[in-house]
Amino acid sequence: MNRGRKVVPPPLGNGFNSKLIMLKDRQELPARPESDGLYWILSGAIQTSIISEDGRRWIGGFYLPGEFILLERDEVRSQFAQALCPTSLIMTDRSVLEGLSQFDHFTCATITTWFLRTYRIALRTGFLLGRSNATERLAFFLLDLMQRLEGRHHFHLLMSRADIGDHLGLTSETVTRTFTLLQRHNYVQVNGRNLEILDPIGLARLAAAVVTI
Amino acid sequence: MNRGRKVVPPPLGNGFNSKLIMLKDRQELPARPESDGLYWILSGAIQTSIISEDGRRWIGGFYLPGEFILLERDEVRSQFAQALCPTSLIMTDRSVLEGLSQFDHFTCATITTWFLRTYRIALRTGFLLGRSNATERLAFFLLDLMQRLEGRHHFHLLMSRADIGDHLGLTSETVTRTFTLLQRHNYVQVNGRNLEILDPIGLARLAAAVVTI
DNA sequence: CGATAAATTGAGTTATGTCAACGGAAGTGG
DNA sequence: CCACTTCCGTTGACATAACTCAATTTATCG
Repeated sequence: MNRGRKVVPPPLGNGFNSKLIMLKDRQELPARPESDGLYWILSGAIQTSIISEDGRRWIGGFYLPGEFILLERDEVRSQFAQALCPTSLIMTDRSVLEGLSQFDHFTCATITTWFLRTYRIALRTGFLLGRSNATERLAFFLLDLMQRLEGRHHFHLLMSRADIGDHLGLTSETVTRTFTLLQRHNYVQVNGRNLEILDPIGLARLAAAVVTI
Repeated sequence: MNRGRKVVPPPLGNGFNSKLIMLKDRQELPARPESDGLYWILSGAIQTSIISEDGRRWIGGFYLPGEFILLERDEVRSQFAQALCPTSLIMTDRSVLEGLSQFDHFTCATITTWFLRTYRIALRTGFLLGRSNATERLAFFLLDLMQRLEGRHHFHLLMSRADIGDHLGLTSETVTRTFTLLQRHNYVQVNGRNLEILDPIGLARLAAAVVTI
């Protein structure tokens, strides 16, 4: 999606058990049975998911360079993180979150900002999954992606229809059909995973309920 | 639900713009156009919701004494918090979250714990709303409520069917029907807002997919 | 006690899920 | 480099869980 994107140096330097990790395409982050981990993406893209025992999956989000993800220690392994392309990230131990007060203001502010952002996204996601239809979900998803890719209107989706479905609470077929619908009305131009947003204003109108909350 | 419940003294004492607020039944928390607010519930119960311009509502959660809620400053007022019974809470300014490092370890740890808890709940909610059916949603909701009420099997719901529906991404009718279903199979005994959980094990089996993630 | 709101129930609708078939892309092995 | 396989995306036909609308009963509150 944005492999070449540059990021500023990590706010969580050495001295806190930081460690650089490189993942190949489709590779999973290793489990951390002993403690939680906070990851900071340098390049590439990651998707995090939770999977129930009967195989249902929900993808919490797709994360891009500069963004954080938190993976909690779990007895039953239900939380996963997977690279969507060759990806590099910095792993820090959960101790980062345990004793925030030991940090300098900048690091602390970074983490707090991240948390508030996470909180805001969680609210939006609740409304999205609980109170909106397939068109609104996909429209919002695409707009959000566009924004996070610095406003680029043309990009390559790194995730499959099934991935998008598992993120938006839909099936892959419904995602396909909704893409077709958006294309038919000239909101987007889709070709497999190549996507161009033709009418961001129109899309925003479709996603209005989600965008305005 | 638990009006009489006792709580430990607030971790956010004076000196940080703390302020005690009392709300009557059904009363809303006043808007804070200038900054975010962090609230700590002393007694009573609160529900937080976001409402889109076209009137759709999603209730983020029902909060009990000892729990925190965060209300963000918003230009367009879309976030609301409402008392479900006479309620008292302590309001602190968002500055609390801005400069965590200025705090003592205990306060910092309290907030961090709340962070992590919120994050965990957000993940579960995603799966709940995106990947589970009405029965699973209601079963999980009731079990969660039971746990937060110190394991009591018998309690009074302070929220309407519509409220529960807006929380679980369902309509009030579906909530009613699902209650009827759970009662018919002897999982619960419902009478209006009076609820007794007869078979927590059975309920947990129904909610297994959600519980085990 | 009457007025109003909430809960329940039924009938009918609909958005989305399920299942299945097909075509094409991408990856694999000879 | 080509056959082979597998996966992914698309499309259609059909099923169904949940929604909508409406009528009725039951609570709640002044």
